Amino acid sequence: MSAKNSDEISLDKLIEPSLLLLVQKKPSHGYELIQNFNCLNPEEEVEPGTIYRHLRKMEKKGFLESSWKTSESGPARRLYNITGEGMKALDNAVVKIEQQKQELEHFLAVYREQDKQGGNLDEA
Amino acid sequence: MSAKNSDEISLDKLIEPSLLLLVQKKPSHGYELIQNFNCLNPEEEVEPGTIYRHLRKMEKKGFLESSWKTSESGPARRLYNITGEGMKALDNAVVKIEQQKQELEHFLAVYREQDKQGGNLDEA
DNA sequence: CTATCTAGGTGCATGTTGCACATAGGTAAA
DNA sequence: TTTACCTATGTGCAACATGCACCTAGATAG
Repeated sequence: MSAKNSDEISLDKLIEPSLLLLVQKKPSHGYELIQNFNCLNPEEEVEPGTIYRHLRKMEKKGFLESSWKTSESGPARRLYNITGEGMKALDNAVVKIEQQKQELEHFLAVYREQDKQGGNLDEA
Repeated sequence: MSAKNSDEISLDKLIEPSLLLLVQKKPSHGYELIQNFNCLNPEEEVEPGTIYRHLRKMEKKGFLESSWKTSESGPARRLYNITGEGMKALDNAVVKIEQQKQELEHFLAVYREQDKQGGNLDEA
C-alpha cells in the first residue's frame, strides 16, 4: 500500500482482511469475491489479477483452502474456505486495524493541533 | 503499505504525510526527521534509507525544497522546506486519511456484526 | 459463427522495501 | 596517532507487489 501511482500518497486497501472476512461469511470463489469486495469497499478499485493473486498467496500461507467446483452453468470455479489459521489471521488483522485506526486518529489530532497554531491565515 | 514481510497483512505507514507535517512544523533535515518520525509514530519502525528516499521523491514532486547547510559541528545537512504544493498535498492526504479511517471503521463494524451472528461460540 | 459473460489466471514493466554497505565530517578515548 | 563512534546522506541489489494487457476456456445469446 503504498504510493503506486506517480503523484499519489497511498494508504492501504484492506484487501486480505476483507477477503478473509467475506470468505468467513460465506465460502466463495474469486470472481464472486471481486464483486463483493468492490461492494464492501466501494472507494478502492482493485484489479481482478490482484485479488486472484492474494487468494493464491493466502492459500499458500494456510489461511484459505480451495477446491474446484463445476456448476451447471459456466466454467469451473475454485471455491475458497477459511481455515482455523485464517480465522486467527483475521483476528490478528483486526487488532492491527484498530491500532492503525488509532494511529490515523493520532495523526489527525497532531495535524489539527498544528493547524490551529501556525495554521493558514486565510480564514481570519 | 502493504504486506512486505512474508506472513504479514500490512497496513500503511503514514510516512509521507508525517514527513510533510513535521517539515511544515519546522524545516528539518533527514536525520532529524527520522528521529521525530519514530517519536511521532512509535509503532512503526522505518528504515533510514526509506525516509531519505521519500524525501528525495517528494522533492522531485515539488512538495519539498532542499538546500545544503553546513553547521559548526558534523557533516553538512540537506535542509528541507515545505512548498505550497506540499501543503496542498498534505491537505489532500488528510482528506484521504479521514476517508481511510472511515473505511477502517466500516470494516470493523462489519467484522463485529458478523462475529455477533455466526461468531465464535467459545464465549457462550 | 460471433460476441459476450463468467471464471481464473500469467507476463512484463515498474515501483517500493529491507538489508547491507559506502562516504564523509567531527569528536572522544587509548 | 589511531581507533572507534556518532552524525548525516545516500546507493546497490534482491525480493516482492501492482497495473495493465493479454490468454484460456465454458456457456449463452444473437
